[in-house]
Amino acid sequence: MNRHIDTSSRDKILRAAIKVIARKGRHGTRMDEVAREAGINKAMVYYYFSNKDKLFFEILTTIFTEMYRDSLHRISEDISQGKNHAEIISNSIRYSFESYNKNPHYTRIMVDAISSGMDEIPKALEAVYNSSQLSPASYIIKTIEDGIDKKIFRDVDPVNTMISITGMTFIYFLSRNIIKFFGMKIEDEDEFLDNRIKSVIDLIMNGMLMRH
Amino acid sequence: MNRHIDTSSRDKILRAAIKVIARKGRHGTRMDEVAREAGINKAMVYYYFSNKDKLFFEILTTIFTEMYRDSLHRISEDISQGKNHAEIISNSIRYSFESYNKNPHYTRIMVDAISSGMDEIPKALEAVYNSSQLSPASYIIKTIEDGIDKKIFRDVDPVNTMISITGMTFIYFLSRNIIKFFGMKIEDEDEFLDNRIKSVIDLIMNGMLMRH
DNA sequence: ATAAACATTAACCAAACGGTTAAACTGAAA
DNA sequence: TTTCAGTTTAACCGTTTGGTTAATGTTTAT
Repeated sequence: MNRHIDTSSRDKILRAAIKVIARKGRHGTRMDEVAREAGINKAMVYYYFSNKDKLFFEILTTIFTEMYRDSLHRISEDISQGKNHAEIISNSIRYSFESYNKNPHYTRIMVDAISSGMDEIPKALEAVYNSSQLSPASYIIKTIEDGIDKKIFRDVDPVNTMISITGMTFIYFLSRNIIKFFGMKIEDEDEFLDNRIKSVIDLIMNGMLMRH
Repeated sequence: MNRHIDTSSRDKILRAAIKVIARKGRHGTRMDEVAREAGINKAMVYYYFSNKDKLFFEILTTIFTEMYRDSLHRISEDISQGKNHAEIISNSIRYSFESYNKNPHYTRIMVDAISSGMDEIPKALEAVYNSSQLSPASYIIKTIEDGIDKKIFRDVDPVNTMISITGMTFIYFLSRNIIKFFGMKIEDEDEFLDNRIKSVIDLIMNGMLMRH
């Protein structure tokens, strides 16, 4: 089930904490439970991460690194292969969904971070992306801007469009469990996800592409 | 600042709890602090709401009632006035944004509810909408379905489109504070919100309307 | 072989926490 | 004037919690 080979104690704690926080939330998480889940002494948690906040921050950077590394790689590959603007946007939406879908429970941790104020996330992102490289988001924004210049896309607001894409992705994993109650009968989760991805791409593409 | 006239103690507690939970989150909220914020004895909190979970649930229904009452009213008025499909959808997006904007901190409470599992929200909604009346969401879904039938809208997935609209709205209020860090310089919050609303309506409309 | 650095543990602690209790206050009906 | 239900309070309690400590085991460089 868990693909990670937990060699070091530090890593064990990190994995355990991610598990618990995803289930109980940041403030609902007890350090004792993290230790129990990791199968080690609680003092170890404080040995490697000096307190709950620092542990949470470390988790944030871990998550961001994991989440964006592959999708960033795939997006920049698409770009270097000279794929067209529509393809780049469509694909990057798909990559984002696939990335979240690999670890759907990361969403909750990110929400906890968002709710905690505006310091942590920028700091965590700073730690993940060294100044030289761009985030997947800025790649997409650049592609949209370029598409508008080349009259491929309508004159949409690039940043707001990016925010919209993020929202459409986020809401799915955030409300996964309760979506079933709103007129949804989900027999096959994979099929439902696939429909969701198609629907988002369809909406974004039709919303952005220049009419002629 | 607070428009509510806190007559009864029960209401004082409710308002105080909403304030604290919006700031500290569900599990980060301490009953002592709720009492302190309300300016009354802690035992009163347990007198009116027997425990933290029940207090939270009561808050949820309060929020849902407040949030949706006016936008529901405005949507159904638009419908009864015979406004066209595009207008109904555009307006309901605007109403939703305005409704959230009145109480932006409600978002966090809703996210806490979403994260807490799949029981509370449906139960709270059940308490708000008696079986006879429809939710704003289902009004919109119905309008989309009807618009597709009448060949006004493209053959989009109505429920997924509704989820997308929700996501685009939600993400704005959820990440309000940190959005500033993503290439955004916000001088005027009201202007930024107005742009956001326009951008979402523009995207949805262009994404849905039939091309000819 | 040894010392220093690192890793791990059980036991401990003060503070915080959710929740209770028993007694007292209030206002209105009988 | 009594009564009774609803309201409010200070004080209290057992448990949980974040965090510490001091002692011990383990590795590593000299």
